[in-house]
Amino acid sequence: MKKLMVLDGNSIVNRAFYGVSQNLTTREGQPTNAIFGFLNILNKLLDEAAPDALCVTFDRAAPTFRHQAYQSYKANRKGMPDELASQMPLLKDVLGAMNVPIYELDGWEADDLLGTIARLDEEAGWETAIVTGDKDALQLVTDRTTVKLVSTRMGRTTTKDMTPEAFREEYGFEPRSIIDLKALMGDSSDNYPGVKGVGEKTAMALIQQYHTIDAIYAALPDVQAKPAAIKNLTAGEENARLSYDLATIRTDAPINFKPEDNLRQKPDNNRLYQLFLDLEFSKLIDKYGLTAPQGEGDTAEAPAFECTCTSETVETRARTEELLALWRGRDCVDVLALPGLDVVCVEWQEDEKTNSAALFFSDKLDCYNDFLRDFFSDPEIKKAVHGLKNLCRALLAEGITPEGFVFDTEVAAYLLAPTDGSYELEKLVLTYFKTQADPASLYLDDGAFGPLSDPTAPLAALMSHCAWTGALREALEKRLRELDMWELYERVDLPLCRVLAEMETEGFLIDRGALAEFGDMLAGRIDEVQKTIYALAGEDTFNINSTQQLGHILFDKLGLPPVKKTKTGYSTNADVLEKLRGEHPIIDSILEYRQLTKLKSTYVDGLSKVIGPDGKIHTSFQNTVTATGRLSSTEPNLQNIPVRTKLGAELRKMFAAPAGKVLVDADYSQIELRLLAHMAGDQAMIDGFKSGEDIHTITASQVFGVSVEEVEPQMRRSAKAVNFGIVYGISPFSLSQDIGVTVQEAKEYMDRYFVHYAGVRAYMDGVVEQAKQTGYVSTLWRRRRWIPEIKSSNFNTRSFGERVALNAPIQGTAADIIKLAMIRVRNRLKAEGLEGRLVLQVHDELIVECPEAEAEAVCRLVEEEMEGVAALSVPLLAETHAGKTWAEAH
DNA sequence: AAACTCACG
DNA sequence: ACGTACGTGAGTTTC
Repeated sequence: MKKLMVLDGNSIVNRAFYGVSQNLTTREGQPTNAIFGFLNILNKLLDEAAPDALCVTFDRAAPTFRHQAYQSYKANRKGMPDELASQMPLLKDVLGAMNVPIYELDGWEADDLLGTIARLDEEAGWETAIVTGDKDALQLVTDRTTVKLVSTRMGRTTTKDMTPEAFREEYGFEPRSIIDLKALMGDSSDNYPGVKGVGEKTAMALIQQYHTIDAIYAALPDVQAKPAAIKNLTAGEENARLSYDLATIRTDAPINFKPEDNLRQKPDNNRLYQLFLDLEFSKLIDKYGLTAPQGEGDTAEAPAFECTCTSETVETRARTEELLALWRGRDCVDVLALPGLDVVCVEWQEDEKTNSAALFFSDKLDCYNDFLRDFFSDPEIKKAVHGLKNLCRALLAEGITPEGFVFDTEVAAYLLAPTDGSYELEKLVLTYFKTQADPASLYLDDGAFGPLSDPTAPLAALMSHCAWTGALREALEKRLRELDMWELYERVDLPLCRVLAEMETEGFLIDRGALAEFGDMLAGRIDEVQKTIYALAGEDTFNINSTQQLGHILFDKLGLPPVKKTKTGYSTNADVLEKLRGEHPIIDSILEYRQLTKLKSTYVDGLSKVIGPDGKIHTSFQNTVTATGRLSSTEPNLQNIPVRTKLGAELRKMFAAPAGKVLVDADYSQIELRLLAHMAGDQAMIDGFKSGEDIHTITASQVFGVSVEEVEPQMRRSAKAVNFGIVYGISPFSLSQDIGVTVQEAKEYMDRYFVHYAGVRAYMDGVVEQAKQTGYVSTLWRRRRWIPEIKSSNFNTRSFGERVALNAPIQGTAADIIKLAMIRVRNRLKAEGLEGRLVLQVHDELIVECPEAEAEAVCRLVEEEMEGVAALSVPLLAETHAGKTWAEAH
């Protein structure tokens, strides 16, 4: 039997809209999350159910024919938010391009069309699968019609197949009686009342027994129910009858429908390709196997940067010398080098119009290595690349000093859109030129340029990407200048690439033996604690690492009171366990177990795995990842090495200087609060910092109205929490959770805080307002973060936007400052001929490894450069220490 | 792949 | 009434 799947378009798109919380928009700001979510749900369903035919229905009802009788119907139902409404025509376009039939009819709701389609389907001898999130549709379930009930729980969509059997199992009556059920209990989202005072429980019990409202009212007043319910039923008969009509889905919509008209078809490649380009769904283009439109007619959208390269493969020394000389005279050449530097492609402008490209193969050219050095370390040859930091690292590995790099398209794109997450060349070409570039895999795949391969295709792809680098360079530079971000780019993020590559190459020495010893000690203790836990639990068959199994033991078996729930069960995190301390001795053991296993697996085992042959750890600093402008550190992450607990801090003793050298550690004191004082221009806070007294103590004395000497440790702790909270855009509730007071008290602290730091309150209001007006916030160096969330109609999303607006300028300015400091420190170490080298940055901390004899000079140098980055209304303070290990120097 | 937990600033 | 702090990365379990 043939099978048709029909989607309740409005229901699904609503689920998609609220389910895809991720803030998806195009570069122009058109929201696309509902379309994206809809297509994901659709794809999943098609994979699972494999129907022969497919169609979608939409509402066009206001007010509905079916519901005319009921005046206030939907009167108080809110209209679609604009962000969703604007996606509807686009979604219909996409479905059109996918050749999926759409059914909609003036005055009819989507579910009436579903009902009609299901009926016509059955009459034609087909099976139907209705996809909706609306339980009303369950009345349509028959032997031939199933309802796939879509629900989005916590951002994940799941579908449940409702056959007559499944329905009876769950409800205990026939599908048709769902109408009677709804007639009694009503439906708040569809705004029909049901019987007042009768809710889901009473209604379920009644329908399970009597099946229909007719039967119930026929039996009145002798139905089996509480006296109150009987009274309600009697009083509510009119509403029940009315609601029955409203809940009944019609199956007689006048539509022209034949199941075979909906057989699945291939999408219209060109139309869908263009739509996905506009929506910036590059992944879906691949997934649907769409290709760029061929032939005339579709070239109007093609970019102004068509690759008109003439290419040559250079194989003689004479020619390389000629080219190097030629390039020295250019404003900029665009370069694409393979990761191993086996092939380098260069593109430049010649005779105004002609673009040319040259390629070098290591095995064809004896002087290739000379070329690499001459080309990449010549400051006179101005080069643009995509991914400068990694190229610098490759060059440094070959002993080549990178010089003359004037542009990195990756970093530029990051500065323009720091929340985008990834900046592959193909993706940038798509967003900036709405064009699908060749896949990079053509030249990056192993063997693409191997001895046996035909390099034609990889060469062409390589050259086109090189050309795209140039096109992007022009577009990105223009945009950076428009946004007044050029200086930030040229002076901070671009030059930092080489500094980061140098730091990664240098690495951080670690004591492998001591680390292993520490690991053995941990293993022993873990073993003991594990035994204790199993003994206290009375069983040893569960996995302590599994939150599910642990939750079962704690809350089901031992009967401890659950504190918090997660979407999958009981929460067992440290906060929860902390609250349960004292309830049962097992809690302490679990907390200890957690601490020990964390140290062992993440740090001892994790770090051991990545120690290089030189005994050093070479992290990767990511400079295009964070939304605020900070760096991050991966493989391994050296920015989260423990320090807060005594045992964890042991690890910092393993990070050491080699013989004859020391580590100089320098960190900014209270940089974010100092920036808040400066940016808010709050005189009270500025004076506080200028006084040199501890800022949290000062804040406590002001908030609690006592002298500085009278501040108790608890008062200082609270003041500190408020200070930090302010930077994050705190709420009284979260503050109360953090410092363990009532919400009311937390609110009082904040109120008093804002009385004394009135400038901070004004600044916070202003920055949120500015974000609402302009859609972005910026740092002192004009680093920008776009905040589309701030205009959201969703309370949580909008609140998040407001907190981000408060935090990003401060966290981001701190990031600007330490990046500048890194460049200054690096350059001055070089200029003064010192051997000291930067090895690590941890957001407000820099670590330099240097000979013992340089220790004092380096301390002074680092302190001067860090403090001298900017003259603000509060001093920037950096504290430095030298030591043999990180623990000692910090 | 997602959820949970936990390490850092 | 909502639901509850900003920014990260990694290991483990579970589906």
